[in-house]
Amino acid sequence: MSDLLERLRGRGWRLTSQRRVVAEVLNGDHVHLTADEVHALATRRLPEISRATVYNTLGELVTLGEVTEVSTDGRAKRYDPNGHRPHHHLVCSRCGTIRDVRPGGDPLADLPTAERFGFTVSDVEVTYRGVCPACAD
Amino acid sequence: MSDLLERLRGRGWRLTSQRRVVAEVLNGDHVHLTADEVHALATRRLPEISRATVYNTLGELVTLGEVTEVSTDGRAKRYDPNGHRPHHHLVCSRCGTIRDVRPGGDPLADLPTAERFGFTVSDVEVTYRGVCPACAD
DNA sequence: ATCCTACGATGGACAGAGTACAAGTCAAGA
DNA sequence: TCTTGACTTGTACTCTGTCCATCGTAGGAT
Repeated sequence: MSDLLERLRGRGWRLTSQRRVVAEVLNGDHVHLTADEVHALATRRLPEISRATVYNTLGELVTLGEVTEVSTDGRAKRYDPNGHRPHHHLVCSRCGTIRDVRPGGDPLADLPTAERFGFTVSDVEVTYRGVCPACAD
Repeated sequence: MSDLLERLRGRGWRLTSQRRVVAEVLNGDHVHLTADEVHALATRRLPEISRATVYNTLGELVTLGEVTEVSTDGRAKRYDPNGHRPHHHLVCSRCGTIRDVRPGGDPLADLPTAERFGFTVSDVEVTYRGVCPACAD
């Protein structure tokens, strides 16, 4: 975690208390917070932090590749740490819970050249949908 | 196409001119319009159609499984006909163009039980990202 | 230790996408 | 043709996210 902060400082980040708090909030596995949720949690530690700063910081973390944006529901984007460790998502259609998953196989390799329409394909994002144990009948 | 209208009537849909126009606009391959684009196109044929009706109708088509919602860019959702013919998407990171693709292999089968966390997984959505020929350097 | 200054934070206004709702309209069955 | 409940309309509203002018401060320079 402080790894992250060190890495960021190494990239010339000015280390402000706001950025530190945002980075701390985004710590852990299976964390997929919306910007507003990040803001709410950050506010507990730093009451005056502004929404704009949270958005800015999240945007920077995404640009740096430390955090991944996920939009599983067409509503608010969610922010996923572990951007450096590729994984996909499993979403509950009822409650919206998101789990990180690592499927076997390489979906990128599964796309035949004939289906690439001349694109240079560089990335693939997979979202599984289903019903989680808690929501099952 | 009129197949679609027949199918809808069969499901108890009241067939209004507004719904007909929305269904007509959403006809074709590689069609991925936003709600506002659908509204703009629909307006050419039926000038007084309201945004609310377009949203309602699109929502109903999605519920019926005739149309799929795609949110590839975190901005407006896009609506994709051929909901009954499963396929995935290839998106250009620069211009946003979307193509339908049908990869070989079954990504659903690639998710081991151990990675399902007790979910009943029923669907998978794959988005490939890359650069299209027109945007290549 | 203090000063400087460019980078970052703030908050309020704004914009885009989508939803809610009360009132009016009309498709389709009797 | 009549009736009725489903559909449409327009407006107001919410939610998410961006913009921007102004203020504050981290961290290098002295």
